[in-house]
Amino acid sequence: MSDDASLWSALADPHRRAIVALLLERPRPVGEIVEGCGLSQPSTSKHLKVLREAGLVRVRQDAQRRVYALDPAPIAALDAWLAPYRKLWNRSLDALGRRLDETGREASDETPHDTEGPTTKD
Amino acid sequence: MSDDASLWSALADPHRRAIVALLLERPRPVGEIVEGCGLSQPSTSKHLKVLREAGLVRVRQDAQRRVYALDPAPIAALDAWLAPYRKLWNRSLDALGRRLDETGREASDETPHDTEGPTTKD
DNA sequence: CGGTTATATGTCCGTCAAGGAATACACAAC
DNA sequence: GTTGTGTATTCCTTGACGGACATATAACCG
Repeated sequence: MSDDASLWSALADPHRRAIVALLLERPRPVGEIVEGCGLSQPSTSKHLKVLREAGLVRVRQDAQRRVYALDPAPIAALDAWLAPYRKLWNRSLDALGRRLDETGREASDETPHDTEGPTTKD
Repeated sequence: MSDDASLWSALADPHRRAIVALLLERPRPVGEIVEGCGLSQPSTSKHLKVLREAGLVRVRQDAQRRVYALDPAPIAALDAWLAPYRKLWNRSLDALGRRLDETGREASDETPHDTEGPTTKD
């Protein structure tokens, strides 16, 4: 049973992606997240629960506070999922010129290919 | 650029990710996709519509057939979204060793570390 | 023209997820 | 103990989504 499904559905929600973005800056207690995402505290807690069950965040209890932090592993799994597709847009950049005539496609102008070295890419 | 939402919600569905995986191998007509994902033809068409409106796939009409192909751009956008998080797990790999002792943190349940292969699992 | 294949759409229904409000729980301070 | 703060959970309603069936559209073939 892969948590793949819960991972995707967790990130499908814009509020949860906002929370994840907040946690990218630094770990935060729930109160901060509530202010940051503009939701009610119960809603935020529920979203945090979803993120928790998807493995995206991890909690550290600090007195009555619960400090949430990102867990990098699931996002790394996302990246792994993405990997097979990466060659697709690299290839399409190459093939773009010669296909412009046969499909009549407007393509997507420029594909945002990151040339930032992916560091420990195998 | 709020098709970000449709992009995520499109990929949140496992069947649609399966369709996308099918289309990664090669462009396919609907009939092939129907067989490949094991859904009914109407359901498949509806999923294809969602993928189409999310910009993930593109159609080429070949006689009565409609050949669907992946559009790399949205997945590249996903990759761009992922980029800021990439440094996170690179950093955590480095910091993992020295944090193994101070981990007094315990979430509600156990955190599922996926050390799965970086292949197209889905 | 009619008939057949290939795909899309419309409708009904069951299910599930999200948001809000109230409440319960956990810890701390007194 | 009681009170106060921070967070989680429950109940409920509503809206969106997915699936199956039937049907509509479009293109080929004879």
